[in-house]
Amino acid sequence: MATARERVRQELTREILEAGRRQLATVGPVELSLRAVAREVGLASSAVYRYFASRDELLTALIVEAYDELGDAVERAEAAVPRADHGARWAAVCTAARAWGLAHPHEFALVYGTPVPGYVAPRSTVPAATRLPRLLVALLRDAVAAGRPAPVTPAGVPAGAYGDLLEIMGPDVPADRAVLGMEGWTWLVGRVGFELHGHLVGVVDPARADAAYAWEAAAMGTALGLT
Amino acid sequence: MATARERVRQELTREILEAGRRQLATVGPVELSLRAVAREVGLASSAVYRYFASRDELLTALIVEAYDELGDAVERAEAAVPRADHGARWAAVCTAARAWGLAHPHEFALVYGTPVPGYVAPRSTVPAATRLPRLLVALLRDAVAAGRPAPVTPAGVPAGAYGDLLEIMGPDVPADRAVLGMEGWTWLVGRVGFELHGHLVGVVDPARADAAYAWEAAAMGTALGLT
DNA sequence: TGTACATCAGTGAACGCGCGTTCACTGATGTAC
DNA sequence: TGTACATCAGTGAACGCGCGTTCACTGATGTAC
Repeated sequence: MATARERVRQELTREILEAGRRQLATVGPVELSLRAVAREVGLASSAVYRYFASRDELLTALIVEAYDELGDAVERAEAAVPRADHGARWAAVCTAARAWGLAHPHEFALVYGTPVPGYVAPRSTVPAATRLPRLLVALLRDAVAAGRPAPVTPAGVPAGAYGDLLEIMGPDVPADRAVLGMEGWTWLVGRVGFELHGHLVGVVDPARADAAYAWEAAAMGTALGLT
Repeated sequence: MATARERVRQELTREILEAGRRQLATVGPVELSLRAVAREVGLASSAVYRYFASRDELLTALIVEAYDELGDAVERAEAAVPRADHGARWAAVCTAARAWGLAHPHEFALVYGTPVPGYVAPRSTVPAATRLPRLLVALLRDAVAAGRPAPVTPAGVPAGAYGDLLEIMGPDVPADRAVLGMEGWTWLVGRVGFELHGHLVGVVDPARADAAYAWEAAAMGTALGLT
């Protein structure tokens, strides 16, 4: 049974985080300031220190939230697709990740953009950060188990360089396909970042950006051996 | 014939830019300050305004320089490879781009990272920015012309969404391969960013990062129809 | 149930920092005759 | 070649800003007897 104080404390912690998120709707992670957050909540800036030991700690909490929200979005989308349709599952992941990124550009930058200067992410962000890649691992494992034909790959994959990845994948996924899966993740994040940061201006017609992305994702899915 | 004043002016402009680059060796684009640059050069901060109208203009000059240096590195590496070996040319581009990124992480962030808050890149950065993608365009065109077998792609590529890209590619490159080429660029930049920003910690063994990258690039090259 | 004390939340002032940019100025370089 | 004036480079002080963080404090909430 939580004491009144404890309940209020939890509530205010939430309010501070929400104010941080609201800040991120208009301003990037670098400009996110503890003082502005305090102002939003209606607290003295010094009061925030009762809840977060420093700006970095607040950032960490926001990073975890962002990763989790992205993870939620992607997992939800992927779970809605028939298990056997691996191409569609991949497409769902891609679509959801991009939609989340477009809807939350600063949160996307917070987790997948250039790191905030001076900030070092603590280990505590790892579980949330790995939700998306872990989902892709599961997807790839299913595709291999279901006998999706292997894509052509170069010889000599340096399996030793990917120790942990291969362990997570399990013994049934060949090294080359595991690494390809990681390339899919890389492409996905890179592609959303490209669109968000204006590198596709003049390349992809904004009016047909959805269709373009969908095709690209599908092509990538084929390359990864998911179709 | 340049007057003495003009020559000194050019020299100092160079010195300021070099000081900016030196700043970027230790500090990210966001933290790059006009005052610190002035200090480096041994000028009053106000004097820099005789050379650059604002911090943004200085940033623009540095961005163009960074794109050009990356472009130089990549073009030089690619030019050294026999024209007919498209896979090796792609590998050279990939290797050079990554090497440049690892050697100049902050310059990489300057051009391919999260945009600096408040800064908007003027059109004048476009020619330098497009050197890398244009090189890939040429490479892909050569590969198609040489009859490299087309990779399997999904049906229904929304060619209309990529108007400018297809025009640049020319009529001999099928739309699907052109778009795949762009995916290669996306992957390349995303992959270097991932490595730079720590997203591959615990995935790729740092001691074998080069070999890992080389294989991944080769796999990507295969997927793009360059081998 | 009531009292005495300890814990905690929140305040507001202050510290020290570095930034981009402006401005009136001095002195040197260039130009026109 | 020499002079008179215009142009330009560089200075240093100042403006105004917002930041993260600390600290001594007040008052409210919780706890032990």
